[in-house]
Amino acid sequence: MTRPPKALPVARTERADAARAGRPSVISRESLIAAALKLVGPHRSVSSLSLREIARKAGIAPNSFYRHFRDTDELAIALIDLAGRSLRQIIGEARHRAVAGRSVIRSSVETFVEQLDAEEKYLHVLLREGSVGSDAFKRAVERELQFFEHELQLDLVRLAELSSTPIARPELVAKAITRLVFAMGANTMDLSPERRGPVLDQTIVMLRMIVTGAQTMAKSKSDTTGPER
Amino acid sequence: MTRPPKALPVARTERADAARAGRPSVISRESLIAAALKLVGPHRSVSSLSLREIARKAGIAPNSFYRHFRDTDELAIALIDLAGRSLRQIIGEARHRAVAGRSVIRSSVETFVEQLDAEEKYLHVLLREGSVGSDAFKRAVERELQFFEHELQLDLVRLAELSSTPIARPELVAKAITRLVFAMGANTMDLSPERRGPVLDQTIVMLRMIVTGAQTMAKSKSDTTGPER
DNA sequence: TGTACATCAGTGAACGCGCGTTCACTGATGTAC
DNA sequence: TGTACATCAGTGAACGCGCGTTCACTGATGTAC
Repeated sequence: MTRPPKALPVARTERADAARAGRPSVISRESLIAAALKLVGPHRSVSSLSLREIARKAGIAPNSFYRHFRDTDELAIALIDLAGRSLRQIIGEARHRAVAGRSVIRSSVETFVEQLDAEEKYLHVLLREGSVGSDAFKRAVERELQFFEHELQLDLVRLAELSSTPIARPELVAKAITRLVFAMGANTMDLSPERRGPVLDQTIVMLRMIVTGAQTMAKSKSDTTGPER
Repeated sequence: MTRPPKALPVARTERADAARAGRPSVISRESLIAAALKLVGPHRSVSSLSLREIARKAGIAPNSFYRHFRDTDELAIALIDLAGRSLRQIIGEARHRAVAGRSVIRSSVETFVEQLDAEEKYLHVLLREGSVGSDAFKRAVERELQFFEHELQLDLVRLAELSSTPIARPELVAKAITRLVFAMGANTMDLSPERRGPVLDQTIVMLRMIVTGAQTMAKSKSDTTGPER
């Protein structure tokens, strides 16, 4: 009934605190997360994984799991954080390519799709877990999406100033693009990579419609930026 | 091991076949579906429900479940079909309102949100189950979305002709709108109804961007309708 | 350097639980005559 | 209309299983001296 101090081993693994006695851990939080990631697939969401399954995949006894995480939910949150980091890297790459002179939209979507194909299924986790799982889980996913949105909005504003073509409601443009890309991504996720090409092109056209629309709306200054309804 | 003919009772309940002997069923497939629907909530997807849970909610013994469905997956598919019917009704209503002179986009989205508030959580099922569950499950959801898309496309083309403002790639416009509405809907689903107003307005602006963009692209006839990439 | 000791990562066994599924059954009903 | 019978919707009990979680334990390691 009484709770042993479970937070400690976590701190140790992460901070490599040399001032503590005792046997060091041979399996890490990371290896458990990796095991969970291996189990995620077209029909398995992270939140549907059982503790015993993950322990089995990681090659440890079920109860050893508790040395690293309070429960599977805590592991799931950690996994989403990693996925978020992966997402931020995607954004960074897309920006790099865009700076190199290519279309922001196309390079963003291409980088996104590449990450979808990547060995690590971080992005899959974000795409799938947004609609299921605990509140904490959903909030974690939502946080990452909002970060994506925010970065995109900055780029849009910067681009509008640079090219002197104003854009209406950039925050909504960013949100629409983000949600649409994620929806299309979730849709494509389980397709074979070669069947994704057409969807990629479709998505790009859709995003262009949004951007073009927002630019057109900015030109005719009435209504759209005024009070809605 | 040997399979008894399980498909029979299903056919009976649906066709009310008078030429068969035996005790008629007092609980119906529909009541089981209703019980499952009651259990669906912010944290429960249909595919996570257990047979015993559903039976408990419906007030029958667990094994009685088998008189009506082969397993919970079969019930889930039936539920999606019902949800699909509900969705088609939404489309019908939205068209009615649009005909009455109001904006197609706004009336569509408003009807959608109303259905989100409705007592029956059919729409919730479609919104949530798209990304989890069996293949058959996903295919059923996808089928309904595509129907929605198709109807929307017809409306867009008709409207374009009526108002003599051509629209580029109406099939992609329909797809973008559908996916965006569903993504925003899934996002809003668990919010309290009064907090949905702003999201509703945001969504409408996003859809206007898409439509405006497609119209602008149709005016400048180059590139967009030509071969992509 | 060597030794005693405290720490604690990882374990094997066991628990109670809810699950899906099977079985043999009961008894209400419709049908045939 | 009345009776015998076949059908089959719904049941109570039982099964084996995987689950999350607890317990007391082992033994490898780092630290203090």
